[in-house]
Amino acid sequence: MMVLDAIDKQIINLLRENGKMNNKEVAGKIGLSVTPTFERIKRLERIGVIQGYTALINRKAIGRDLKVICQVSLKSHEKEGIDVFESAIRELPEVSHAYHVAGATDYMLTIEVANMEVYQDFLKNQLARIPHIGQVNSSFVMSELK
Amino acid sequence: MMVLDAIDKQIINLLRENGKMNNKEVAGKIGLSVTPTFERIKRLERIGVIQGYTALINRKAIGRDLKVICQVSLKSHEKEGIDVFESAIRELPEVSHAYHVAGATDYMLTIEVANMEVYQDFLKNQLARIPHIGQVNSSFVMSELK
DNA sequence: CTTGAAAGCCCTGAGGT
DNA sequence: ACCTCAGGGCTTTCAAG
Repeated sequence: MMVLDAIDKQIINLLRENGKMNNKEVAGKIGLSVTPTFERIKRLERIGVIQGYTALINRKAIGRDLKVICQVSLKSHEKEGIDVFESAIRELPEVSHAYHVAGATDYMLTIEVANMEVYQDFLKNQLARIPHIGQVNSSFVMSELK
Repeated sequence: MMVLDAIDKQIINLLRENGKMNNKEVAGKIGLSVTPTFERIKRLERIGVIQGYTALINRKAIGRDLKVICQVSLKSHEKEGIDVFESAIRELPEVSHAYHVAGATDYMLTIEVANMEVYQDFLKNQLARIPHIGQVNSSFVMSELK
């Protein structure tokens, strides 16, 4: 079912590097003809190994100059508090990624905004208003190595 | 030069949702004909707003079941220590993202490995061997909200 | 910006080893 | 599971308004 052979892995790596690489080129690189290549890619999509394709956007070009990693702890860890917090987070467009983690804090969020002023406003008027929020700790991204 | 109008932003949003959406479909959704749509997309690629395209891969399907967010502080903050650390990190395939941050710690890494055993090995034999490493704090991702 | 057109390439499925 | 081949659609470019 979800068994991937070496060729499937090659395809995945190629499409990760360039999601728009066409069938013919993929076929050439893996040494198969277009039809089995096409069918393998379709299969990978169907079984959910390839979840989709996306354009990589330069965030500064769209006015999101500031990236912040924000660690949040909740005051209560009852199911209700967790559910309320998680659905609130899902609704906030400034939050680009959100993970529930086991460690020193409860959640790890990445947030992208135009500048510090907008971030401050986000903290005060969006994040701090979610019920059950405990501690919040912000780390500001200075450079992206990867 | 890097001036984006409302139509460019629509295009960006469409291609973020589906990087393989074809020209004709993008054109239909933004209400232009194919020629200017094609030229706008090429321009966005040329000026670096669209940095590329990629396939989104289900990491569990490729045997990376464990995602860890790892905060690292350096012992010394001299340029040499920073350079050594950063180039070492860039070479580690387990590290999927790496940010130099201003906050409680110096670096924020996301690491993807098969399981806890492999992570422990990574910590001991890869990360801990980089010179100038100070504190390391791991948070294990239990669920991804976004 | 629009329409229209032309060449070429690619996708996709049929049919066969 | 692989291959070749062919029809039809899409991409890409250009010209003219």
